[in-house]
Amino acid sequence: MRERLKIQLKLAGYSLTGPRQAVFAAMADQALSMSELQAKLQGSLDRASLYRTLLLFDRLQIIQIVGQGKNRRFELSDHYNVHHHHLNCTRCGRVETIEAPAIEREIAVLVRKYGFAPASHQLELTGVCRECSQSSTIDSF
Amino acid sequence: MRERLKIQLKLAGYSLTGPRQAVFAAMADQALSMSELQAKLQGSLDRASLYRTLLLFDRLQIIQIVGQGKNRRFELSDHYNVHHHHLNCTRCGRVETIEAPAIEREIAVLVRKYGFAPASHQLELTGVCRECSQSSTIDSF
DNA sequence: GTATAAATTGCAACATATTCGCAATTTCGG
DNA sequence: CCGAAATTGCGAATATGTTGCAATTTATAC
Repeated sequence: MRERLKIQLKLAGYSLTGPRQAVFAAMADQALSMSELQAKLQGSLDRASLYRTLLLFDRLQIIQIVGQGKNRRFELSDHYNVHHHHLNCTRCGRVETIEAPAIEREIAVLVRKYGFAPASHQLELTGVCRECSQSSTIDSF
Repeated sequence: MRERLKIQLKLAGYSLTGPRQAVFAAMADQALSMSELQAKLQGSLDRASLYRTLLLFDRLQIIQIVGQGKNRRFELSDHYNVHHHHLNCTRCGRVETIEAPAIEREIAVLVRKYGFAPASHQLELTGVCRECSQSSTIDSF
């Protein structure tokens, strides 16, 4: 996987540096928020470099950004991960990743209909997950 | 529509004020980014009030927030708008809204499968729209 | 309409998040 | 290993979002 990253960077005219490897590795197994990333990379990287790296990775589609505001998360894109979608629970805050082949098929139909050449897509469901809806906590607003 | 907004605010214990009407009206016909909103509301509203209003509207589900980072946009929620999804063109930057009943059906299936109680959902396709893919511009990265 | 209490606003200070210029360091091809 | 080019870290500059509080506006009861 690291090799693949190196090649992709190379092809686009960039080099595989220490910081870039660190950021990539940090996201290897899960989607992280900005603060989680900063905590995880604590000391191994300057703040500015983290931003620059995320910007680059986003432009090169090495990562994808999901959610917004406090819920924004960075995760490896489908090229480095199996494609999936998200269930965001508003109570516990967990983000569950799901796969949904039927949706993929419908998206393909849609894309054809609109003559749209998709580079990526993402589906986000926001609501209350199974576990939380079984507990009695109130979703205070 | 304004009447409906008034009623919804009332029910939740809030009043329909000038600033709130202004923000609502600004988004009436299209999804706007934060800076577009600020430009459009120039002078009629303080920055803090805009933030407070957007926060309130979001909590009350009067608006929904789509996209992230530079692409984040605020738009009236499905209660004030027909439910739709988005095609984001990376070349011309336009956001095309589309309706997709087949997708809605599949989402319902998914939701049942995962025991998830959805409050909202959004599908974003990113790529190149029909018009742009017919033109010869190069998508510089 | 007018008075009044409660909600909301604008302002200005604050806090946080993101970006930038530039010298020092690292990377990579030969 | 060397040198050119890319990248990094630092600190300063911006941009974005938040807060407390006095002044204003709103809704309601007369």
